[in-house]
Amino acid sequence: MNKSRNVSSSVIKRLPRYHRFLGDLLCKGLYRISSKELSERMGLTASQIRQDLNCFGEFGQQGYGYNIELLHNEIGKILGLQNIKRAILIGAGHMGKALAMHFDMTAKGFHLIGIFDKKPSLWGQTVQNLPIHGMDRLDEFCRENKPDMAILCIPQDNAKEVSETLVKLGIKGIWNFTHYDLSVDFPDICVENVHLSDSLMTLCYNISQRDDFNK
Amino acid sequence: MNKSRNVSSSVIKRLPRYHRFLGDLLCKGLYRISSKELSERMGLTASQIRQDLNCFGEFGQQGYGYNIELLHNEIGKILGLQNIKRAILIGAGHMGKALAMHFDMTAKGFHLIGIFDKKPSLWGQTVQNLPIHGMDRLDEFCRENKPDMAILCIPQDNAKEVSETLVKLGIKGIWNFTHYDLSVDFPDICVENVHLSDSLMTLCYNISQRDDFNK
DNA sequence: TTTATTGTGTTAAAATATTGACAAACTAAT
DNA sequence: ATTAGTTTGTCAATATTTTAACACAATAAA
Repeated sequence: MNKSRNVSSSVIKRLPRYHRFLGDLLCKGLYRISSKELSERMGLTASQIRQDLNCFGEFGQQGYGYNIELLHNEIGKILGLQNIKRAILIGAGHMGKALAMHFDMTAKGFHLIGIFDKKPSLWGQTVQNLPIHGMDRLDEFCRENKPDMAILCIPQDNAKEVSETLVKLGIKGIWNFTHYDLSVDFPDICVENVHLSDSLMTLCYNISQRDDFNK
Repeated sequence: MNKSRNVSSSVIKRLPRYHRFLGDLLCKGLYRISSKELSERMGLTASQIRQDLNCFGEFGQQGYGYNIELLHNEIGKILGLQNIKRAILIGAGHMGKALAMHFDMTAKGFHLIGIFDKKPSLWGQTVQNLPIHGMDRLDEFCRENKPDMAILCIPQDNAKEVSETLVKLGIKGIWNFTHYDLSVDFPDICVENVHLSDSLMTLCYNISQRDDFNK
């Protein structure tokens, strides 16, 4: 699994999708697939799939194709899903709660171990069997439990300040749901921005274009 | 505003971010900015900003820069935020409710007008002053209210079937939160996939790489 | 066996996207 | 007015990503 020099982020971004598709195929009871067939199912070219996989190793077999379970596992390893990491949730509003309850983090390599919010009325409430703590308990909690990642579901205005705290407390990655662009200010930490607004606006653009076209 | 021949999707994806940044600058009371300063704030090159904007028209002025309010509005127009579109929510589970309550759709060009779920226990509950309807009322509702977009927050297994129904009912765009890749099956409708799992896995990869690096 | 087919891994080419450079146009100060 | 200093819009150069092409190993069939 170690060809990896410097794999482009375009390739990395496609890995989870491969993983997902292969998982689905497994569920359907299939056990082997060719790059050609996979490409047709995923709407890509077979070339791209082969080239992408080739960044990490040789998982297929000539004349046979790919063993789905094996490839699924290998991509899982590449993504680092094996070694489960600890996550905390900052902000237990609607979005935060929805994520905590709706989302099977464990399947994606994370385990939620703590929830924090600055709003006293939420303290003591439990979500997924975890109590909501005040922000003042964050420091102690992190020193004791060493979380790897934080899910940020707080209003934009606090985002920068809270992130700085988190970095100081040893957090390695931030899954950012605020409207604030963390990537710009934090070059040394892993940040994954989920900008739902941006996504919705892109959709808005596409629908508008379609409308214009129809007129 | 009409240079637009065929603008690449990379450019389109950056527009919401420009819009967001310009909005923030406006809030801070600034009124003009150069491509250079904006590039520094956004972590891009000035070239890229100028080239991106140039796809749609000439909004700046030599020796002056860009008028922030004007540019903000123009990008809003390009994105189609002006003409508000009607949206319905399918699936009022955690994620669906979170979006309905947490999200200011109106600011992004949409107005939520209906909520549907197949689970009878939810029928009649109201979210954001909207009652949750059963799926059987979808047909009638769409014929009467002509929604433009649907937000899909249902389990993966129903995704394809429900989407086909939605397309038949005249829906132009789908904001897809299911784990299912709609884009593959629906070439003629606007789809914006929000794959939270993928995003989380990408983060997982990046953290893993960092760990490996530290060893 | 032998032969044909399939499908990989890899290299080369094409297509896209990003960055750099500069003339023209504007601002603002003298 | 004149001039020095900015900053845009645009074109050319560079870098990146995607697609196509191909040699050859593995498999299946005759």
